[in-house]
Amino acid sequence: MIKITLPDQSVKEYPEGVTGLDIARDISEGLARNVLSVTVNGEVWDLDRPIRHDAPVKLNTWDDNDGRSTMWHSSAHLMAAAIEELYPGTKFGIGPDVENGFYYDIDLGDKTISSNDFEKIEKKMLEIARRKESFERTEIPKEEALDFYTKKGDEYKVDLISDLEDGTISFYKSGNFTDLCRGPHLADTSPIKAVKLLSTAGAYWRGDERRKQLTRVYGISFPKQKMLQEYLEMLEEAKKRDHRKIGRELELFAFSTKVGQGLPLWLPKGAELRDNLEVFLKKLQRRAGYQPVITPHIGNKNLYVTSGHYEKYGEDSFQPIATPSEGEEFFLKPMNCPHHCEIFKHKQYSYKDLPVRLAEFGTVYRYEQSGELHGLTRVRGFTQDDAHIFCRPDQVKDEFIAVIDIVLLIFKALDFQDYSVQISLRDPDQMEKYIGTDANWDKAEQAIIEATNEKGLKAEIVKGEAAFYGPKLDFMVQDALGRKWQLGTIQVDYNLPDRFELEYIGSDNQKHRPVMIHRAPFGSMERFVAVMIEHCAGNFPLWLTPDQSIILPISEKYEKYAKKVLTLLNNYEIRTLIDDRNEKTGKKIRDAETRKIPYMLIVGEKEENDNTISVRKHGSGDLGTYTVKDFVKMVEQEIERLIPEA
RNA sequence: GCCGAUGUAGCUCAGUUGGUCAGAGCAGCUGAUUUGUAAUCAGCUGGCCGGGGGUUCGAAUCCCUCCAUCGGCUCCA
Repeated sequence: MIKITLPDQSVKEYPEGVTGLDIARDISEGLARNVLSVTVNGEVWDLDRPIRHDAPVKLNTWDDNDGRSTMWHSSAHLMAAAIEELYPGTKFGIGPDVENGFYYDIDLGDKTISSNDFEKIEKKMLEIARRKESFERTEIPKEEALDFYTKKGDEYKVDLISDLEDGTISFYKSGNFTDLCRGPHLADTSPIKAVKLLSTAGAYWRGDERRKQLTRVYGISFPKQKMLQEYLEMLEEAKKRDHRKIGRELELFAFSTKVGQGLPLWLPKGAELRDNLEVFLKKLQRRAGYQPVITPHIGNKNLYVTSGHYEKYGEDSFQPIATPSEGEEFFLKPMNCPHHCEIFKHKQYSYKDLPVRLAEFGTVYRYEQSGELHGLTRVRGFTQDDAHIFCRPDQVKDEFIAVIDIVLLIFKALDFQDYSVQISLRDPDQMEKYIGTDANWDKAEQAIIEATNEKGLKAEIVKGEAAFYGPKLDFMVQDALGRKWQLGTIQVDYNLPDRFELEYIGSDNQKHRPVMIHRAPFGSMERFVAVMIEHCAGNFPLWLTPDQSIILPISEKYEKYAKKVLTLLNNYEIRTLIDDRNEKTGKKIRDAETRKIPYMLIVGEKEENDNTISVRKHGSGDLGTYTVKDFVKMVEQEIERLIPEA
């Protein structure tokens, strides 16, 4: 007998060789029907795999991440089986489960698959699923597996197997489809009740753009048809939050093909919004001892040769601008740090002067690949809320922590709760990508890890995501469709100070090298605004929103009073509009609601006589009658809740 | 940059197999109406159907090409 510990810590005894499915059956018939896979000792297993030793065991259903993963992974196989039946001769790459569904990378030879073919494939998948094909695991020696796929002419599988360790390799067979696979899988295909193929895409084999591009087919599956419906509805809802759509509707920003792709135009409302963010951060920074600086939009090529950006990104920049007579080359500034280094060098600093914190809303230009451009989140010209802190080595940690505090304060002021923190370190396998010495990198990485721990931030460590000159602490958020974007970033850099030969005079009267912290709490104004739009669906926090209230006179007769109210509110610095169109009140309200203006102030005969306003709140309706003063007080309190320091 | 899809008025979309197919709603403009918590009525103005080339008696519709957008891949200082 072996001891099985269930998640509720209860311990049950079973004969050695008991399976996940046996345990599920023992607990309840319902569970046995719904269980998808089993986690044994933290590892996800097939339901029919015998358990031979005492172990903690968790039975995974649709409600568990591991259960869904199993379902989706098996669905990828199911899709491959369907494609193999419909498109004989297709070669298969990899087909994993992902966060929302699964995909399979396939090589169709000279055929193509597009969304027109999805229905046919979905049908075939369901047809196979209904046959209740079991997923059978077999293990065969590596040589035999290589032989099998070499004969089949499937170079991708041969490639994959060649990279595996010697020994036995596992395969899963369901119906006529056999696939190289580590597993685990569903017991059979029957739990897959609803499938939907979502999109196709080109994907380079093994993620390497020098290799062949395969066709990637994305899909998702569910144990119930209704869940699929709900998922599709959720996707529709998410699309309504798309910042490109809301940006157009609320007249925040636009693009013009005549200006150029990836070059955003901030419309008046968007500019107001962005300016409010900038003013807010400037205020915080002044308090935190930052000094504003301003630098030009271009810089001599040599500046970037010194920094290393030229070697690293010269090819990915806009072509240099040459002066007509001297032939000197200038780059559109892709980064602010070299300019700020030159500002630091402009004067001799004592150790007592440090840290020096130079801040600039610096607009930079990068030649992003055309296929990468995406609304405001990925553009070719954008403004960083950049600053560079030049400090002594003993100040790095405190400075770093102070920057984290600024980032967290901003997130709080914006009611931003869903973010994750990532420590981006070097890729130990690709050290040639980075400049500087190991010793400096170690110091920098250590500083970030320590500061992050000290702040109690739960950060994920990701190797290979560092900048070429130093490691980073990145604040990541997801957009409406779950795509991850980097917003705020804080970077420790021992390398650029070396390259620019930055110095300060220490208490020993000797020259010393400062450490640089690069930081941008918003990251880029463009991307930050984009993500913020998607998070709040265009319903911005009151302190930030371009128009805070709109006065709606019932008719022309009350326009004079409306203007009086407008003047009063302007005096209180409440950004207010007036809708004096010849429209009925219902129409004005409808339009103001659509424009997501937080407060509608209705004025008519009653209000004029009582010297009041009738207040309606966006999204919630009539709040009743207020004096202007009380309304102002309410607005101020609402703002105070988010930014008490303002 | 690569793969695939899409591209009709400012916006959202109709336009069947190429033959009055250049349309609708919203927005905009005019006028009437003087309006009380999510759409007052009427009239009017908007388009070289993304650009260019081709096939055809005839192209929004078919083909080629370029551009842009969307979904991915790769990249992201």
